[in-house]
Amino acid sequence: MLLRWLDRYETYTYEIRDQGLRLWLPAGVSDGILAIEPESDTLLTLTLAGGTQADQPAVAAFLRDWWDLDRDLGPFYAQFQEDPLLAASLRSNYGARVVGFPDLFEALTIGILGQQVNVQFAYTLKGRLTAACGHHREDPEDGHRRWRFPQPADLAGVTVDDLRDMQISRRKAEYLLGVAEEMAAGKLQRGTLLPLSLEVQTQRLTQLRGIGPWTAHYVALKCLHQQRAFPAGDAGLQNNVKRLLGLERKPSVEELQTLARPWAGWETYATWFLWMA
DNA sequence: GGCCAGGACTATG
DNA sequence: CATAGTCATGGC
Repeated sequence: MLLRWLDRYETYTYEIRDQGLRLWLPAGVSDGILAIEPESDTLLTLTLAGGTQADQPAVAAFLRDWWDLDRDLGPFYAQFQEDPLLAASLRSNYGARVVGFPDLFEALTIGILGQQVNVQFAYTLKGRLTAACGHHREDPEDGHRRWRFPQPADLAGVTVDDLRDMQISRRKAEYLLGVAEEMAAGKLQRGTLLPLSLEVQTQRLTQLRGIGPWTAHYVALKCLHQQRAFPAGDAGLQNNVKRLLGLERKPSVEELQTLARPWAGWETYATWFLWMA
């Protein structure tokens, strides 16, 4: 079931219902509401309500971007079907792809909010931010609100104290407003970062206050389609490797990087399948 | 109730 | 540079 791989914590920018999915498409893609429903194991039905026929190519491109559909994973499966750390997850999660954040501001936001807190709480905070600063329209199908994540400019009048009221820490509030300001001023854009190497992307992103190596690699993985992103400081990654290898303690960043050597070129998908393991 | 979460910054040797 | 302290709060 293809839709199984959507992030189970997301609650605002799309809704999973009856094994299907409904969302208000991003600005610039379409103004319509897209319904995605499983027809069979390999076939999805897409229904666009409130948009126009001319939106179809943009919608298709958006889905390819969101779910990394242009990636040929054949070599990855072939190479790592016997890998001691990956093999089991490759089998049980066969067909999974990186579910990304095509929106750079959204990716940076969840990256910052996700630092050093449990993921569920991070998504709770993201939901509060969306409800406070984002935009919505009513879904005529069921009357539910469909939300778009806020644009950087939507945070222009927002203060640290406003974000503190949402239980976002003061420091993270400062990081977020800093990133929003940088992006609203046009100094940071996805299109500019996309063609750059992972090293240069990481170097640019970590110049921003609040973006360290973990967040930079997270964004490279979830938003910039890099294939060698590897957030070695990631607690979830460390815990899953610890469990899979039966270690006494979590592997260090250096140990994890040593373990990752066989995955050279496929670090992003190795990370993805380890997260799902 | 204590420990840990899909970390990063800052101050201090 | 390497290390320790700080931030904040939910989930188990």
